[in-house]
Amino acid sequence: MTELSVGVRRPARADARRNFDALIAAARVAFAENGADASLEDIARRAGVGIGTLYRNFPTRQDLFEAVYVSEINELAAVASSVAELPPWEALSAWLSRFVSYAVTKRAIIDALNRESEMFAACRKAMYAAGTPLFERGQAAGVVRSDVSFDDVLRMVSGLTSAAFVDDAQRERVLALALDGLRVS
Amino acid sequence: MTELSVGVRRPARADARRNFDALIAAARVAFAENGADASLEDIARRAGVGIGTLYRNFPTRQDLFEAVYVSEINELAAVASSVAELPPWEALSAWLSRFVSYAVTKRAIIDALNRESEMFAACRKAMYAAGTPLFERGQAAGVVRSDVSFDDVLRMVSGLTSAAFVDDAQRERVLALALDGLRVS
DNA sequence: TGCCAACCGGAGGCACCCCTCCGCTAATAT
DNA sequence: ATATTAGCGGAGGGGTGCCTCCGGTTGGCA
Repeated sequence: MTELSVGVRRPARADARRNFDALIAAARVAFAENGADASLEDIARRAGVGIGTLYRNFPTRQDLFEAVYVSEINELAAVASSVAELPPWEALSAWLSRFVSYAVTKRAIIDALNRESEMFAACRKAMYAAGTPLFERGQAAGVVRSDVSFDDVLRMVSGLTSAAFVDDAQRERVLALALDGLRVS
Repeated sequence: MTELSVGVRRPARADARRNFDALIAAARVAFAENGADASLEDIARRAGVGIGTLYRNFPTRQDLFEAVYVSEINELAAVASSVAELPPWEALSAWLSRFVSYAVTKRAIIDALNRESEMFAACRKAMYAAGTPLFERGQAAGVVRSDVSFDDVLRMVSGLTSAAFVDDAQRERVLALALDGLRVS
């Protein structure tokens, strides 16, 4: 699997690389916690790094978004292969369930991302490359409706991501309910 | 239909009442545009009113949230009666569609609302009072699954609210897809 | 080991927001 | 018409975040 690359470059020197990674990790947490307008100074603090270092690595907030987003997408794509040998319907719905839990944290980022960017297009492509085979396998096997697109499904599921549920059980139940509309049988 | 009341009181004097209403209208727009942490000074500016006036009417940001939220809920409840004479399934799905478009604007507010507040409970109740009859009529007529709750459905639909769709047509399509899981046909 | 370029971090200037306080204005009652 | 008083609005102090700039530090190579 080819890793997606980003506009910003991972530095060459060892200490710089440590800081770079720490910043992305801190940003992931901060964005999930406080939304897309989390304080950059706070992120630098969490990473144990000066604010100057943050700006050197990520000149704009967008750059940070993209770096975090890309790392999440890469992780998600990996899941797709791990469900590949399940039966068609199970594989698809397992991946979508996983998608939900991952998507929860990156919601704020997606909202804020510049959706026109080249990098966003690449991520989209990578994600579709991961999920589409599962989807089409389901359609070929006749267990998935043929009159909807994978895009429709992803957007539906990612919507459920941000709904407020009483507990995880309810989220599962609702996801199942929504997927029942997708299933043939 | 009894209108819900709020913690804050609508003033008695005519000019004060004008300002009060202008503030709620401005806040509705600002929150929808900039999210729950829109600038209060900006809201006052939009309403053509001093910042002091805003604070006099709504001592806390929460108070503003609640006032806006209540006004939206009241509007939504009104829709429920206007679809009452449609056939069961059509009535329910029409209301839910409306729910989506209304909910789009108030999403940020709901996130930020103190969900423990008495006022929130009252709104919830009002909303359920509006929608539950439509739902139960559908179940009684055998066109709605009986193994899910109205709560499940509302949360599902409100999730779709915040998904990013290419256009309204896709939103409609996805909503229909999700509702197909709900329908007994 | 020693050098030097790459890298660090935070002080500081600017902008914006929050919220309070109080002298002024004008709506309403008589 | 006048008095009363609810209501107005914005100045201002405190706080926080953004981003730049530059003197000091240190990793990596010879």
